[in-house]
Amino acid sequence: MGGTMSAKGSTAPSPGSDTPTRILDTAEALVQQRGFNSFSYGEVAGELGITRASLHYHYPGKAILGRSLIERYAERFGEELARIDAGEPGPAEKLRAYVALYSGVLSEGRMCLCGMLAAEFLTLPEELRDPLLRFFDDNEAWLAAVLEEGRSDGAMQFAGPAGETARMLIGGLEGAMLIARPYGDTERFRRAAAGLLSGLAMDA
Amino acid sequence: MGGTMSAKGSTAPSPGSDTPTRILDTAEALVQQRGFNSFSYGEVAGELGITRASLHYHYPGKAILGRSLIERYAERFGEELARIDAGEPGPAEKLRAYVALYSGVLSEGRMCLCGMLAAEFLTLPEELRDPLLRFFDDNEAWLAAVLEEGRSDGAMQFAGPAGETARMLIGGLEGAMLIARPYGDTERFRRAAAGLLSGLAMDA
DNA sequence: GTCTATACAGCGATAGAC
DNA sequence: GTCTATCGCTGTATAGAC
Repeated sequence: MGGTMSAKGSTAPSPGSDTPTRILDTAEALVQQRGFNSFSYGEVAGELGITRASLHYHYPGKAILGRSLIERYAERFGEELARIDAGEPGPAEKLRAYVALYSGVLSEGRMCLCGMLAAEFLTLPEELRDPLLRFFDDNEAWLAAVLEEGRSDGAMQFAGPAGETARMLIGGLEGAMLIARPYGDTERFRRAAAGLLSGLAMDA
Repeated sequence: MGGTMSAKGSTAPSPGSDTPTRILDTAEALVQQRGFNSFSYGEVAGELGITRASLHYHYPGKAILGRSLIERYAERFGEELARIDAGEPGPAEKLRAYVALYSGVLSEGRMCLCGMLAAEFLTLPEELRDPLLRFFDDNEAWLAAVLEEGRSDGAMQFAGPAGETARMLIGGLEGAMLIARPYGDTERFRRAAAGLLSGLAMDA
């Protein structure tokens, strides 16, 4: 078989990209759908039309691949948050845009990568644990700033430190994804998210 | 080796029980800690001091074992809810007792069995899916009744159908567990749960 | 009801040719 | 950078003795 043939997987990893990127794209989708312990080098390789050995050339071990997945995911998420900061006028709009980020992931039939990994935490290679917690810490910090801004300008109401409410929201959104996905019902997620925001005295 | 020796596992399955029950106890703990796809017949057998073949005698396949786990878990959960209904004076107390159910699970280092399985939904044997969704449906129905009662007697405030808020709470609690567990911090869960309840205008 | 032994598939990983 | 071939291990599951 020649090297020009490329299998088109159901997850559609950006076709013009280089191999390491296509590997990350495919593996990312598989982890979000099936979990870190339930996807294999064989699946990724098969979807990409290469061999497992070739995959090992780019990512020598599953733990390394996993770490790369988290790091890229966190980086992209951070970029989205920066984009929201730059594009949305006020804290209420930022919060709604944040929720829309989750919505978009779920509508592809995926769980949040880090939410999925959180469920598998006890079985995860050690190197994945710190970067995983950092993802949640970064989200919390960003959300806390938005909430603080919303409270001081009167758009939101909540008691106690903003970080506490930020944690509650992150958990609430991750959990809403977790449960909406088995039902195959994105709308279910959106209503739960709206309920979460209404607890802050936001209209939706 | 004689048949009288029994390995004492770290999960401590009630020692006086019969073998099928001890199997369920051990497997349940493992699924809640590691996930359905990340525990094995070998681990359960090892912890119980029996062989995998013997395990297969009681539960011929992993799917059957999984189904038995969900059914027993749902049944026990239902009993707990009935106990709350019988023992707690009002809806606010019932809600707090419901949260304490989750707290108790998490404090053992476990995820909710069904929350864990929800994360693995796409890889689950087909026979587990319906019973899993039923668990959430039953929780929702119970919670909705409590919420409705709380709203009509003025102890709680929320807009729209009680079932919607019930779903939001279930997701919120599952997600709070999901994230508090990697941090090894039960208190983190409790604060998030309190934040969830405060959105209903409950003091904690 | 528990055991030993085994079948068979899949996994992650490595060596070495091209 | 990709391949073929293979190693060593673990997984679920089954057959048959006791």
